[in-house]
Amino acid sequence: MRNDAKTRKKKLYDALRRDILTMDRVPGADIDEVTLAEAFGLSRTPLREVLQQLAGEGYISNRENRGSRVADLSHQTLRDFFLTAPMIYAAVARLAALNANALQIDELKRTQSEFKSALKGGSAQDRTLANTRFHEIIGEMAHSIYLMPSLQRLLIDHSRIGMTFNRPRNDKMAANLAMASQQHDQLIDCIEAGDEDAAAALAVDHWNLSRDQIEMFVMPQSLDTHMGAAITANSA
Amino acid sequence: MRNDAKTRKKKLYDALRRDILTMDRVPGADIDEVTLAEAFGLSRTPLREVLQQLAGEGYISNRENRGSRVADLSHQTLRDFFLTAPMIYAAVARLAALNANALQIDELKRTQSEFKSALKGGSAQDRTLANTRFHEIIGEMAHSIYLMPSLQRLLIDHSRIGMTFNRPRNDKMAANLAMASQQHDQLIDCIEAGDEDAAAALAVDHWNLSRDQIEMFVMPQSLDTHMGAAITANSA
DNA sequence: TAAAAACAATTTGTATTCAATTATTTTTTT
DNA sequence: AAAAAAATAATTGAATACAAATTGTTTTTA
Repeated sequence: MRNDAKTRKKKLYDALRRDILTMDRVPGADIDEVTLAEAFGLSRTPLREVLQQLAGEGYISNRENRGSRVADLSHQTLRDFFLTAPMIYAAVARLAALNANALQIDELKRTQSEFKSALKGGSAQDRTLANTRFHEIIGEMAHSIYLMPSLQRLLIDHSRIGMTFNRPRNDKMAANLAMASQQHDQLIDCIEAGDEDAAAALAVDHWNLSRDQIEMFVMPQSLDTHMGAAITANSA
Repeated sequence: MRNDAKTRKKKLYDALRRDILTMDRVPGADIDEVTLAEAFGLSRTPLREVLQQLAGEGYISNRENRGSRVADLSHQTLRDFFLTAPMIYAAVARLAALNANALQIDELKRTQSEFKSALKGGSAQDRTLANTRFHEIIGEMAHSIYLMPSLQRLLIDHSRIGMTFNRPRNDKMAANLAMASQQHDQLIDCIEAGDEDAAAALAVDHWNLSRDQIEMFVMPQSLDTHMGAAITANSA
């Protein structure tokens, strides 16, 4: 296996991307050029190219004369996320049902089985990365250069938000993950059958489930209260 | 006025962006690093930064070891464009009506009056740039970091497609431009009033008009045939 | 002692140099 | 003369060197 500059560059890109998606690098964290350059055996020139690419894709933000930071996840960002996500996800699922080819469907199935494995024995990172890849493939199936940039940005933040609840805290959350996996299977069927309406509807269901999961994490007390139960032991 | 590297870099960015939007640089055209670097008094390092940024935004495409080209406008691209544009435009207009602030509305009005001036005495470039800026501001009003990348990509290609028909070829096309300007005015009113449904509906109308204009250019004969009239003198 | 200024160190941005890849021309061979 | 191969030129990518800006620390002064 070769280890030229091109390969090291790709490895840097993949590593940063992964670390950001899994919250190993948290929103707002500084990114040090010199340290990274040394760590990956690159000079600062190609390193900065990677940083600029990641900035263009929404993973990090580059400030004038003040280096790079992992992209923020502010309150406003979350609000935008909740407003935009269901719309884009539904549109992408619909287009995917229309345009998917056999190769892509195979890859989607492989990724879904990886997601299932991660649900059983994997880490929170594994789950999130497999889930993100699953939805990214659906984006590729949709085959729209116009929608893809929006989907990618949604997936970045969905992944980061998801990292905080993919390690289930109670029975309901664990059940939700199982349900999510089921919906993935159904979505695959719809796409394979070319049923655009069903795919779009499922995407909305899938979103609602994810939204519930997020809300359950953000406000566990109010949820428990609403359920009329005392705060359970494993929610502490 | 200062003329440091930072300024020259911004000028390069603006010039390339403008040239691409106005088709002064056509899809697929090569971009020569050395020539540009000399022309703008920059070394290749910051120049390449600009090229990478433009690539991230969809203006150009950077191929491995083979330089940059103005982003293509293929048949497939056009198909994607027609599928995606109405959805995004409607969503953006709706969000703009919900979120626009006074400063942005002022800027939108100023840009609209620039558009009107361009319709009277301006060049096709002026019209296209003012129109593109108009819709970009609506995107800023919508205030969604998730939708903006998609909108920007749509506007790039809408601008480039528009450049081919903003110099009206017949009476119908000229009338359409006047109608488009009217719709801009109405859209401003809706946004100012915070009427999201009306804004979304108008965005769809506006899209339909634009689509008709494009079709009129792409297939002038078939249109004339459909209208049951002989091909007019000024369509030759 | 606290604020301000000066200085030093670190970090970021740009230019130049060097290396590798791709494109073009010239030469050779069939 | 046409095709293949080799040599050369041009272009792109990476590393180093240099310049500018920011940040942190020390020193000075009120």
